[in-house]
Amino acid sequence: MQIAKNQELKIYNSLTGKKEIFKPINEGHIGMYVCGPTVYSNVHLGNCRTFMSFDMIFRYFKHLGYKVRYVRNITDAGHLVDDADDGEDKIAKKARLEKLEPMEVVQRYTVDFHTILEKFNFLPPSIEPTATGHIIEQIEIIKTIINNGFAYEINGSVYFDVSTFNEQKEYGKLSGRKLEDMIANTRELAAQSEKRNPQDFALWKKAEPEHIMRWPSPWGDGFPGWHLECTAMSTKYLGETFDIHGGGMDLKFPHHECEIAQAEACNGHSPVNYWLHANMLTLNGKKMAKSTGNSILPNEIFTGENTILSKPFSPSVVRFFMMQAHYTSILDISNDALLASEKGFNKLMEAIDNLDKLTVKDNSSFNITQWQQQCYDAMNDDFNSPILISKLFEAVKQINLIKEGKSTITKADKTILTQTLHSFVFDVLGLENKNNTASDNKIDGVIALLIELRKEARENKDFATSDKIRNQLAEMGIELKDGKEGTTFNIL
RNA sequence: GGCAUUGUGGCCGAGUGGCUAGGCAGAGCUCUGCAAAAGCUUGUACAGCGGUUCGAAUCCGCUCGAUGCCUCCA
Repeated sequence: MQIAKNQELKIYNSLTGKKEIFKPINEGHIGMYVCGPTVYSNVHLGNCRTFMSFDMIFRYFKHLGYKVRYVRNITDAGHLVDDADDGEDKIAKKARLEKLEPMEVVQRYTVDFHTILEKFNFLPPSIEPTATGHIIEQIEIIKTIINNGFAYEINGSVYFDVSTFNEQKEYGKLSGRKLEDMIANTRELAAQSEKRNPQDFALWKKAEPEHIMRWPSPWGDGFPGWHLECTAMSTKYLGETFDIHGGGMDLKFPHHECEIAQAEACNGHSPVNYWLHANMLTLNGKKMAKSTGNSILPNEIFTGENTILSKPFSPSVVRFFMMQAHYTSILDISNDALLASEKGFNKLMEAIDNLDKLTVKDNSSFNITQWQQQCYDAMNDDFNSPILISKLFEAVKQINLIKEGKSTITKADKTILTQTLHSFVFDVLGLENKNNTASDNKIDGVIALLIELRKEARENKDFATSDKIRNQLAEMGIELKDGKEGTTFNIL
């Protein structure tokens, strides 16, 4: 693990638009906040990709030996359906439609969220706070922002005063927007608003009598604005300034922009050193939308119960597929792409399975430490998992060559190779080797016996029997492979 | 319309101002009883049009397309 300590990591900071050398505030420690899901429906596959990217980042930091406090919230209130003044809380709306208690909706979809992430082999975050559990903190922040002159109360609601803020600070620096442009682009709408300016956003919304989710506050009964919860929870658990804030590209504006404004209005300084944004996932080249049918749920991929893909794909294959693209790139998911990834994934896993069987020699025919460093270099360059995977396939090739006796490896190098592969494949990328779990000793024994019988038949030139064994096993999804050092098998 | 991201070979996807990504698919060869697997060989790709440069797919400008957000519309 010593090598892991000395790696210099560069990450793309969307606040500055540059790759920067990463320096944590406290050496050896990292505070990271990622905006979690709003739990009003089944978790979206695109969300999974975002969270998976940060899961990989979390894993790599841990692998490097950092102590990471990773906070990912659950939004269980406050996310308005639209930004109009009569906006309804997404959770409350769903509850009304489904005739459920709001917390029933929250519970159902929180469980769904956790179930799916578990299938994808996510590491749980250090803290997973809920918005409704931090109403008091949010009210305190609102009070401070009002006292600092950056918010105003009207009719029981509190709004953030963007233009006043912009006179002293800079609103729009994350998303590259200028307030003047935004004002210029805003047409006069007939709809009356109690906001002073259309750019102002709600910190606290007055609850109408029919509104079911409500809390008392100094401004009357109401509920918090969506942007505020992240500020409250990140500040509480990570401090007024912390290292990394992540989320999907779609949250950059207005959500993250508002978080910056809130934190600066409250504490007087920028809350985050490095902003990371994961890019979107498209399906068959088009954006995913339930309304057009161009949409698929994670579970529908695993079970194969969908009209888009030709067969089911395991969570690890989907994960591998996603890791083959950089987290800042738009990724397109399709049947062909998943099929290709599945083959590549199986090839990688087979090579890892074969590691044990490699025979060692006095010298190695390739430079293992150089290769190992290249793996780190890939990840150190803004978590470039696709490059890492290309390096892993170089190792796969070497493993196959060694297996064929066309390449050699020493005992010491084999240990490094094994450790490095396991670290990157399982610990960092978070993949799971289903070959190890799908088969058990009894099956292995039976197949070994069949392989032995087939070998005898082949030696006796009884090819009818040997082919029967091979073909019938193949029909059952058990593939035999004749190598230089005997026959191996693979359960598909 | 505005802001941002983006457009790479049959498919998916990296990357760099001049030097191999990688996976999948295809072709040839080796191995094999035959296959499969594996290995070797094989691809005149960088949306279009201009410009900067000794040299650009990589930098700049414009055009077109995609995705996200804002606006509009609903």
